[in-house]
Amino acid sequence: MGTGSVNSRRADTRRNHECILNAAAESLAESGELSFNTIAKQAGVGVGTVYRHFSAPEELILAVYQREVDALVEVVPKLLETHPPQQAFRVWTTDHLTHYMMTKRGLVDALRAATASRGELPANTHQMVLGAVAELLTANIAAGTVRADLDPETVFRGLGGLLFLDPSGDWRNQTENLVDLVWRGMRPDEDGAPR
Amino acid sequence: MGTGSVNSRRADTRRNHECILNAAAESLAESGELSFNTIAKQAGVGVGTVYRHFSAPEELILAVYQREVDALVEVVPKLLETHPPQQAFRVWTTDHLTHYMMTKRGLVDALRAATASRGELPANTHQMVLGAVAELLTANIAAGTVRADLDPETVFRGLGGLLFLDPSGDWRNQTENLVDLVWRGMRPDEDGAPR
Amino acid sequence: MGTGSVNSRRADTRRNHECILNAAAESLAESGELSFNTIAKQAGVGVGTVYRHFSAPEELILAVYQREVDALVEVVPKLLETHPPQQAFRVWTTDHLTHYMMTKRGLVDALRAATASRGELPANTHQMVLGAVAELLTANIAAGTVRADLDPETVFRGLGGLLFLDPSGDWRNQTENLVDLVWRGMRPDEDGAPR
Amino acid sequence: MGTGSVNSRRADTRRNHECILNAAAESLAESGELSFNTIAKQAGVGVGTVYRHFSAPEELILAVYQREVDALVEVVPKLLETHPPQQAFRVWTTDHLTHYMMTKRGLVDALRAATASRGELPANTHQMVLGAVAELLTANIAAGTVRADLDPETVFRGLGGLLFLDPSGDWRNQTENLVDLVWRGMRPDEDGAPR
DNA sequence: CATGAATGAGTCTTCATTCAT
DNA sequence: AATGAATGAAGACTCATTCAT
Repeated sequence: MGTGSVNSRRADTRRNHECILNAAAESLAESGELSFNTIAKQAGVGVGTVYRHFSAPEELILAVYQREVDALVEVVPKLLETHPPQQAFRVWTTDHLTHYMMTKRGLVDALRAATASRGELPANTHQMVLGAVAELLTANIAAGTVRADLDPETVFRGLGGLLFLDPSGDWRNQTENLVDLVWRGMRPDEDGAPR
Repeated sequence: MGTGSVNSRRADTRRNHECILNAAAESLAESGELSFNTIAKQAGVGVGTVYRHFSAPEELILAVYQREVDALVEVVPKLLETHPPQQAFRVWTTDHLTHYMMTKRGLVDALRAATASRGELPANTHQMVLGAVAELLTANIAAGTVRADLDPETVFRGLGGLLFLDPSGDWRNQTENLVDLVWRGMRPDEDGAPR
Repeated sequence: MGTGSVNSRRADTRRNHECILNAAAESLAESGELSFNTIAKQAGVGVGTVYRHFSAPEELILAVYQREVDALVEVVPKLLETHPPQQAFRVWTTDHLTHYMMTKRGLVDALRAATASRGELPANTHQMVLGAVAELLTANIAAGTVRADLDPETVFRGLGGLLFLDPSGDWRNQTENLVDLVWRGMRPDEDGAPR
Repeated sequence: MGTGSVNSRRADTRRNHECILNAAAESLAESGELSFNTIAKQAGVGVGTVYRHFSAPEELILAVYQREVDALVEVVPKLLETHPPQQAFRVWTTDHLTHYMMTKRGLVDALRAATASRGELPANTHQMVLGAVAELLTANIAAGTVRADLDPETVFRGLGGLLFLDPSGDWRNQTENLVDLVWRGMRPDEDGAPR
């Protein structure tokens, strides 16, 4: 009994956490704006509750961000298991990364705004994404499909243009084109001299 | 005589215009924030003056943006006159575009925030940048240094990662790396089939 | 217990509501001006609180107005119970309406200013006042003390001059005089022909 | 020549005066608002010029008011020359006063707002209107059409309801009704005792 | 733990008023 | 005299944050 109520309380708390996170994610994706009061209302909780869960705006933004990044990163091993390296890279970029980039544009802005003051809070999450790219790179290097001297940062930057895509536009083709361009740049030199 | 006084007044007004624009540019570059009151203080004028010159925030942002874009775009013909196409592309990207992208990150955000409501105000400026890329592309295509089927949008997106560079970091090398990657992707196929 | 605390909170909130309403009423009566900031200061609450209670100026003005109108209107039945119709009319006009008109001059202006944009919000309240006049009229018509063809609007307009009275002047006599004049105009024709 | 230019300058000045007055009258009638900057723009002159002609808002409002009142008042003698007293009263109220009251509602507000601070500036103009009423009253008293003990103030207040009429509504009939009511109240007692 | 009313700093915006030309 | 750019005080409004219950 006592246990039951404690459990249910915990469950409630967890549910609140989720609700807030979802509300924040939605608001961030749509308007790029994040008002604690609004979030609270959307999540159906009091402002105070939001503060209990996330002591500062950055924390909330970061949490939302983290969730997205987690989803983005943890798909990589699965892709590498089920696809040849080159395919894995292609699928990841065109099916996952582009979605992540397009959707999280507002998030990135918010993140920067929030962290502008206190340096590199999200370094951690950025590292995770770079790690995902590195995994894909390693597999491809091993397979000889790309040059061995590529570093993940540069490749990621090469795909940075995905951020500009318009979710309501012809982003599929545009993603293909960009990935094509970058992939060409990644391939081993056919003969020898690079430039 | 009378003319002189009129001129000096006009000169003052123009100076104010400049001051406000500079203050706004700085604020936008640094914090991505743009507060009319703050701008006014930084520019050393009253709020009302800012409003006289720019009736709405968007107008101010757009003006700042325009100035940057103009500078970025008008350098292209000069580069093409004084450099071979390939060099021109390299210099433009590593010396001008990267600076523009790094500095104007906040600006882009502000711009989007400001224009989110009323559609595609800055389409115009975006077109100008694409035009610059197109010029460089055309010259290179003519010189046979890049593939003929490249479109400016894709190439520009390939360089989109410049937006992420940190002005206080090792952005020089990182720019080099990214431009290298993209340029490789742009070169004509040595043998034949791309993929 | 728990209930008590909730109640006291609610009581506080209600008190705030009252304070704001009173401050607004006073300000409106005195200067005809209504500044949310000023109201807040006078009521001893933060601006935000005023906004929590009244999301827009019109709402506040309307609330103040409504309170006055309610008080003005609900006294009519009581008067008709305790006085003969003619007396009831006299007492209502000289003791209640005149006070209402004098005090609420600024209010009427504010109201008009506030509602100029969105049509006839206060039509409702105006109807209530007309209803009160109509009640008095009906009773008097039944008693044969006034003509049967009088309409409330016209009678109310006849008393409109009360709006001009100066609360710090000889308004008692002036009210008497005006009510006299209007009442004479309301009486049945002694012989026959009106004009 | 010198004279000519002086004259033309004077003419210009007078024209400016008129323009400003007209612009102010229009603005006041329409919105009840009076912004010196706006007036200046509408009148096609600089703000400074408005200030040269009217050192303070009250002065401008008062000037507009004065013009209206003059027109209203000076018509009375003419009416009395061409109509029997009773007719003169009727025509004046239904053709002139009602128009004046309807149109100048915003003006009255503005006037009060402007003079709230410094007491009874417009006493003068108010006296003029009362004077007009008095003239009409005197003529009617002499003709025996109204009671001899009427005072202009009370009668004017009786017509105060004209202020409430809606220029875009059925104000003609409503004016008739109100004037009827008041006129009945003004007539001599048919038999004797008033109340 | 949750709630949400209250707070008030800060931003946007308008406008009366001044003053150099 | 006329002009209109500049000023800044003042009011409207938002939102992060606190805190009593």
